[in-house]
Amino acid sequence: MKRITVLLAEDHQIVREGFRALLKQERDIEVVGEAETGRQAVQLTSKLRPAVVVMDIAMPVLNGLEATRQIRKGFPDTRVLILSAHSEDAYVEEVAALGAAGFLLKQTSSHDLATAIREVQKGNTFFSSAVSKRLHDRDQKSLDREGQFKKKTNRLSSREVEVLQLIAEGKPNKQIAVELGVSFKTVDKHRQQLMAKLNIHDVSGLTRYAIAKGIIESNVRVTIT
Amino acid sequence: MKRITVLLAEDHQIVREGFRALLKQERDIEVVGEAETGRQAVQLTSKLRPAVVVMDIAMPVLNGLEATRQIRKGFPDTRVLILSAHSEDAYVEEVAALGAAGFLLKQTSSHDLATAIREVQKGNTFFSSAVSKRLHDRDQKSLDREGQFKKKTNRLSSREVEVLQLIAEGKPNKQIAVELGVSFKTVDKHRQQLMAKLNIHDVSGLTRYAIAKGIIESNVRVTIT
DNA sequence: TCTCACATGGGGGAAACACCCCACGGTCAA
DNA sequence: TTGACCGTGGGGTGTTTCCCCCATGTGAGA
Repeated sequence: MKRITVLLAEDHQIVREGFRALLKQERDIEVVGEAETGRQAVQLTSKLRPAVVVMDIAMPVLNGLEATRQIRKGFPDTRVLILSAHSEDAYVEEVAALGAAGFLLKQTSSHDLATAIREVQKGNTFFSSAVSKRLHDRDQKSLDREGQFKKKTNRLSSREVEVLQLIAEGKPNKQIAVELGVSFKTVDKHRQQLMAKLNIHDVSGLTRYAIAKGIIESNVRVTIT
Repeated sequence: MKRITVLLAEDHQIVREGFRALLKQERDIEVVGEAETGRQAVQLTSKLRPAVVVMDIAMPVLNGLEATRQIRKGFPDTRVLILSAHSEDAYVEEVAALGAAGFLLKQTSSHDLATAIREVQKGNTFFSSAVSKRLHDRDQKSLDREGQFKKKTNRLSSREVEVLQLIAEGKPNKQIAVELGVSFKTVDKHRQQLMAKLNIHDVSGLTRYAIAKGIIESNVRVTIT
């Protein structure tokens, strides 16, 4: 029997070893290589030509998404299974357009990992339910509106990014209105709009998102009264 | 031979399973339980009384540091081995004061994990080299400038840290009250108290503070699959 | 042309937050 | 024993958020 060749791309050695130990129990799966960075993942894909790459997103040098893009472009036969600690709308958006064959959360079980590897090797896709639900919701929304293809919908406008930044800096709508020279209600509207697009409905979530996206930094500014 | 009993506290199921698979190869180590949150780690420590708890820092509900504090206080015989993804984070400096028996990076090998477990079980400490170097640097520095200032006033109590974490995770007071098993008004009180101590008076500021202190991560968490 | 995203602005209402008041019991150190 | 914190809980009040409804105008793209 021919075993499914797998490349593990994950920057934490002990986690990587854990995955290898888990997959060793699956007789039809063989881990043929390990990468610590996105760039190394691309290089090893070129060298080893694995059937499936299990790819973490958060990696140094080259992140998993960009590595996936390059692998898809250079080696279309290799299927990429994204494995991430968290799911966030912007990522999901990108992953779908990236040509990744699947998206697993680290909250899932090792059984699901093996299943996902087999499915994507066969040419199918495999998404964690939370992820696929999100994609589904998005598709529903765009189908409701009208045609088929439009993912521009949840991309933040530049004004919305401005408002997001000010929210994440801790400013209330009233003050944001003054700084932007618009009315309170307009700020409120932008706030609702960007919350809907990101599907994040509380200030702390917006703040975490803004930090993760580099829109603001997490440095604490203590106001001296 | 008596095996070393270990409790795994790590919120990502597949990583947890990986650790379990790795430790299964060590004949003198037995994983007796798994916890997905810091709170669960404390509860299971009480129930199972493991010799060693392998504790991830970034966990929902109650982070690993606060869980460590509570375990050290309630069950002094149980040794806690911190396992974290980062060495440069602010919370590294807190670990020594917490009474943790060791600090491992996820970049280390599974061999090191097993070694660390054996060492801390024997009463020794085990720190990854990057971490111990950092602790050393800090000790040098703090010895220089210490003496007169004592700002005990703005030091958060452990309960306040718990509430802060839940706020920064985006949960409203009402839900925090349910999770902690206290009334809405008590949570509100803690919230006011910690805001006064930190002199931060909005949710986004608290969130940034919590991230800067390593109490939470900036990752946008999604409802479990 | 004619939609659609964008930016603007308003009314209203339920919920949550921010900040006061008050109290009681426990622990721990001076 | 007397504070000091801490954790618990209740009262109230004003502000802010969050989410509906509605509208006008502009500019880009099919």
